[in-house]
Amino acid sequence: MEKTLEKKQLIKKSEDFSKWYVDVILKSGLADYAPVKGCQVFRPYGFAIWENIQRVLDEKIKKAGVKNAYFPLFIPEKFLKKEKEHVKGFSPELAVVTIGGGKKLKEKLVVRPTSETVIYEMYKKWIKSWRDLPLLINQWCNVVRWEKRSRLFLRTTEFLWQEAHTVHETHEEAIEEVMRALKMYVDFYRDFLAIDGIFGKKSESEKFPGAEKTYTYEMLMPDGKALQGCTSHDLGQNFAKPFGIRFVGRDGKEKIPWQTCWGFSTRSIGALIMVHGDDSGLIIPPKIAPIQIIIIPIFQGKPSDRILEKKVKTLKSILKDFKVKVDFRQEYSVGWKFNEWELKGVPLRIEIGQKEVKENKATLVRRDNGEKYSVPLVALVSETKKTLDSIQKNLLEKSSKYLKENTREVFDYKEFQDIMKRNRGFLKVFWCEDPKCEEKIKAETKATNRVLPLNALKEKGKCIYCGKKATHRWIFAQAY
RNA sequence: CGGGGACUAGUUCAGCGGUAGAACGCACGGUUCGGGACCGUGAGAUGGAGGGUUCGACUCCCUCGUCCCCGACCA
Repeated sequence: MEKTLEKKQLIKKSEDFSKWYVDVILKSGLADYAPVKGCQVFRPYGFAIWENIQRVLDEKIKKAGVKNAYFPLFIPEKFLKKEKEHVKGFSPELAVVTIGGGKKLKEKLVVRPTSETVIYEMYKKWIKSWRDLPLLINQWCNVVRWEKRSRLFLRTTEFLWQEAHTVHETHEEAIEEVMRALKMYVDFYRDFLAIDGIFGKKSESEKFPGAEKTYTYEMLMPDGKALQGCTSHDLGQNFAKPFGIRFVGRDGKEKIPWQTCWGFSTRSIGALIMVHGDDSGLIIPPKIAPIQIIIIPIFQGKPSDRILEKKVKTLKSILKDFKVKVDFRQEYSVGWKFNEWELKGVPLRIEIGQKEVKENKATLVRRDNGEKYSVPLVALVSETKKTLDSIQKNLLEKSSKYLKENTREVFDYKEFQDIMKRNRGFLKVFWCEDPKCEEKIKAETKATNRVLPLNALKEKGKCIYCGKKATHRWIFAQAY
């Protein structure tokens, strides 16, 4: 077994949140700092979470008819320059290869910050007719963005993600795809990662460089800052035009197709850690946990208790449909093990010792609320399932409650400023959609425009900043 | 990239211009085991890297690197 812990206690989440965040990641064995600035190592336990995320999302993606492929890591620099906004948005954070095989390269190669350009260069070759559409391709890969300030999982120089790039005959169809992808992500966050948030459209200044419209899921972290959980972009014809992607339509005329792209990254793991964790460590929702149940045998003064060992094996086989691990280690005390598995966020612990053996029971302990109760072995499977479901549900409910309590409708700029100084959170306000107001709000309060909720109604209001006419209420918050 | 802080054993830290010490961890042996047990023995550090000052640098100075916090930038 991988050893990750020291005896030293974890700093309290409530005491120093950012320190707690780093601490819990390092101590629980999710990740470690790499020798290269801004880069992190995904340790087996952390990578296992990503693999679980991948498995679930990949299935959803495939179900939608999107196929996996793989495009190269290197992109000729000139490709990036084809779409003006795109190159402008990404050039400050590019890693560029200038030497290859010991020789200076004639054409510099960019390490992909995202793959639009290299993929669309290929799409140009592959798309000829309306019969080639829709073209639906996804790739799981790494990307590199030379960020000035990195944080484990949330913003690293290299990160892992999935990026899908689709091409459609009509704008309507493309928009439909954008919404489908967004909904897929939202469902995933709620159903699997148990994190509630607000989904909708990004403002002009916050949208993806090169996109027509950007949709996203914004989540609220315990320190009152917002984290963007995914992206789904309506690219319009912005890339198709400069990349020369054309097709002959059903009417025999040459046409420009409509494109979308959508992505989901390892940053989601950062959200998972922050939202659910507590003073004792991580809490991983059962549906995504690498280990759902940790069985801890309690050898009471008997280092080799055959009866107990047999019982544990029986238990494990009864629970074969769950991800179960047994901690048989003799060199650690029971209390030590409890603490370690709590730190690692295993949602359910099962204790079994002489007491349980005698009564033909097992003791279940929930990680989310510490509740402890004994269950007869005959009811173990159903009780376990029920408990895991309840934990999953409880985590989402907690997240929803926090989101609700910290999303405030504000009509007065003074109040806006006060809230940003005090407890932050999401601020729902009328905004006139003038980027200048957005900028000033940011300069004065650190809050930026996060999202226009998709279900936002058209209303009559006054811009929180300038007082001019506003029609919609947007969500503002300080971003991660 | 600007301001501040840190870097000494695996980890957290102490100490000192005369080349290092604790606790925890680790290894071995024994006693333990229902919320981070204990005893004994032992291994483990070219002091983040490079340069300078000095008879002598972990200690003083400079440069660089990495991490943390606060900004600017940015998904």
